Amino acid sequence: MVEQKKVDRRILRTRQALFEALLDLMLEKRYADISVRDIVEQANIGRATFYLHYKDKDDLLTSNLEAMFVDIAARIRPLLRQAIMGGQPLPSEIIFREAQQNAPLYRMILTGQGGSAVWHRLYQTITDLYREVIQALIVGGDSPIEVGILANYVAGSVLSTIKWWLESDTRHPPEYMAAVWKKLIQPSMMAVVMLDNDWYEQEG
Amino acid sequence: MVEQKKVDRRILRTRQALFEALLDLMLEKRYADISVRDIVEQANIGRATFYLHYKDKDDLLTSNLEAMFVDIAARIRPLLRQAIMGGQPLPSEIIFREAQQNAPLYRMILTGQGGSAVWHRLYQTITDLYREVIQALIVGGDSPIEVGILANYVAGSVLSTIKWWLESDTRHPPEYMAAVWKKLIQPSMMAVVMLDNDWYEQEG
Amino acid sequence: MVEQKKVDRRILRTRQALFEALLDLMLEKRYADISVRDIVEQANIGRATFYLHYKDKDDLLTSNLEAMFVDIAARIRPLLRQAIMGGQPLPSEIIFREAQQNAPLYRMILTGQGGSAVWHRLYQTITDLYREVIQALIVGGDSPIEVGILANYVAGSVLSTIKWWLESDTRHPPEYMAAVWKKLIQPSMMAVVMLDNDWYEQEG
Amino acid sequence: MVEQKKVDRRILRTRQALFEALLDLMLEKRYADISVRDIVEQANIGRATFYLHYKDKDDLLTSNLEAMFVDIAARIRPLLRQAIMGGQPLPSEIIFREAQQNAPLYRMILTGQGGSAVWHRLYQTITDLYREVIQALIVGGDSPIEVGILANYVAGSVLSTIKWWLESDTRHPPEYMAAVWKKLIQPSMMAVVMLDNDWYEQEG
DNA sequence: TCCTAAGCGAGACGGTACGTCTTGTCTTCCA
DNA sequence: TGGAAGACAAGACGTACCGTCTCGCTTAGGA
Repeated sequence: MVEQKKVDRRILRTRQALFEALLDLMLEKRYADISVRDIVEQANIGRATFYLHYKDKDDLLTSNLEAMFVDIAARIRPLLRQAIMGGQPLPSEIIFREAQQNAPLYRMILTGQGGSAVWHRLYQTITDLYREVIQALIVGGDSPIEVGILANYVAGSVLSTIKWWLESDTRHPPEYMAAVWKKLIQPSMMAVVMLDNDWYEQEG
Repeated sequence: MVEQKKVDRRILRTRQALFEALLDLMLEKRYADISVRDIVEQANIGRATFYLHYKDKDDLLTSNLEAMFVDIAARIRPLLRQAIMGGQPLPSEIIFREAQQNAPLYRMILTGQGGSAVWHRLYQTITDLYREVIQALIVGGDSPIEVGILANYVAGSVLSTIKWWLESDTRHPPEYMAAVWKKLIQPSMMAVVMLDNDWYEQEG
Repeated sequence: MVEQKKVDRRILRTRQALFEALLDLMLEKRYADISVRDIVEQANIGRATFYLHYKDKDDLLTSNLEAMFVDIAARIRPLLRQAIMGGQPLPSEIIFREAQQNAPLYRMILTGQGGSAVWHRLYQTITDLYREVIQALIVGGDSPIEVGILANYVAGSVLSTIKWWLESDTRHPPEYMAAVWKKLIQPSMMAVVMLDNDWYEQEG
Repeated sequence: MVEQKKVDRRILRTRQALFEALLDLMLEKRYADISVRDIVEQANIGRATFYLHYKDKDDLLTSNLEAMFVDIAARIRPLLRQAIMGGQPLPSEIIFREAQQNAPLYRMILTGQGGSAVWHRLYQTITDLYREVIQALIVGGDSPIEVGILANYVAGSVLSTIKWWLESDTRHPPEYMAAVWKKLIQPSMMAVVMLDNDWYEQEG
């Protein structure tokens, strides 16, 4: 049986308050322009207390980011997995829905307000998700193209599409965006999944 | 005729020294970790002099970045333009060659060491280039998909592909990377350029 | 009858441990450089417990100092009193013996390591002792010089003599120091005690 | 010719402002209770600037104390020297006049508000002065008592007399205090100076 | 060729934020 | 139930960097 490390509830409350304060501040100004002082004032926490929990501002961010993106992945992965299992077409709109529902957060990340660490962690999360999916789809054969390239390609294209979407005031509904994006990546991904080596070898 | 403002040569030398010092430092540590002090020491320039030319570190970066990316665009654009004019297949490997020739710089930018401003400016440069190209190719008709989406899609996919490439030790030659990437975006881009509305309307 | 406040023995042990820890620390570093943290660690006491007993570091010191100097006075006074009663010459070496026996303590106090509070309390203790003695000796007449001046003069001279002694490695035996010091203050003190007004009024 | 080290006038002004601020504050609260923040606010100086000049509060104090006490010694020494040269009686009232003219300062030092460092430096200054004087007076013979003891004895007695004087509202004029003090130390000091070994050897 | 305005290095300064330390309060847990 | 443990707010510490400001020296480019 796991010996549950007993943690003072106050600690959790303090850490949560600090991270929420950081997120709040990041929605209104650039990550680089936020000071520890700003964070503890927003969170109503003593400055020394901050340093009891985190080494610095980056530590606060990355420590909680991990959990945050694990959480995001956990929301998306089962839906993808389920579709793959059922042989259904991939519900590509779920990632656009996720972005829409947390639009300020994703806008902050994708427009660079959050600093490069956040951007990279999101990029990595999405890449990993698609690597799993692609791996699952081409099981049993060898892809003519390295899976890493494919995963990066899909992740890069979906994120840049979302970035455009959020920057253009999110006029279109997520279903439309998902459909457009699917149109764009579908042909080549189908070929890869079909292990259509002819496709790969023919002249471009 | 343009009235050429006569500028002391020392001024240009100072500015150049400062920007080069910044670039040098960015190759070895994160942009956020570089101080004005570091820059002026690296450049052998008095600290007060720095402020005669630039408001702050960001100002030094963005002022020179503009020129730098205009320069990059200027290297790439004519080749693309020439290919389009001649009706030849797009020489997609030129952008991979560019990346390979300045690998440390691009690696710094794409892995986030350079901060989000540099990343965004590169992204924007590439997006603008492809917007031009796409615009030129579909001239005379209307794309079923907004050009902005297409440009972002192409730029996002090429940059994420390059990112993967540079992070995986740049094993493959640029020609190979260009070929792979072309395979991936070719089908859908062809359809768009052909104004193949059937393609767009058929079920995905 | 005094209502003896019943105090838990543990409380006394805690307080004693704290004061002893402070004294120990004061022998090795300046009072100003000692923190409450240092004291409770040295005493193996919880920090919160410290504040149950004392307001702060100064409180700990002064509360116990009182008792300490009352104790010192209690050791010296009876000997002085006895000599006065018996009309014997004052055993001035007892104060030098006291200093020698607790040399580290007195050295700490007189060289200023203990902060000014301790120094002043010692000074006051010795002054009070001599005021008593002088008062007793000149009983029945009026001193031409205020007793306060005399007591301060005697106390100041004996303490500075001890200070010199302890700082010069305590080479001489206490008897020698006492004898020398007596030589120095004897003539004028004799005159005062004899109420020798001629002495006071003659040209100096 | 001495190459006069060129020092920015601002530096001197800054240092002087800081020391004066400290002295001002020391007249109204205990040295230990004064923070660097207090000092720089009183002096209207940036806190970082403080650290350009001094390591800490103690450094500010001791650095300037040296000059201050050298100054005090310089005021007193020539008068003593002159009297010795001329074979005149020592003008013992000059030290009491000095104390009266700077009463707040000396009161602060002698009552311990200034911390032990200041007290000790004053003590040492006075002791050194009297050592010189005594040395000069007994030239040509050997004192039966070490000069160190004598100097400490005289310094200790004069300072404790001044302390009593300043604490008792400085009622008496300095001439009176000087006369009383002279009465007290005169007999034994005369004997020492006369090399009156009989005095030293006879039974006390 | 000189001279004069500028660019520049040096560095003092006021200020802000940092990360650390200590203080005194308060809460939780344990014996 | 009282003490140990330790979370916490408050705030001073000494350091680092910022952006501003003189102060002289040097030097380019017009006279």
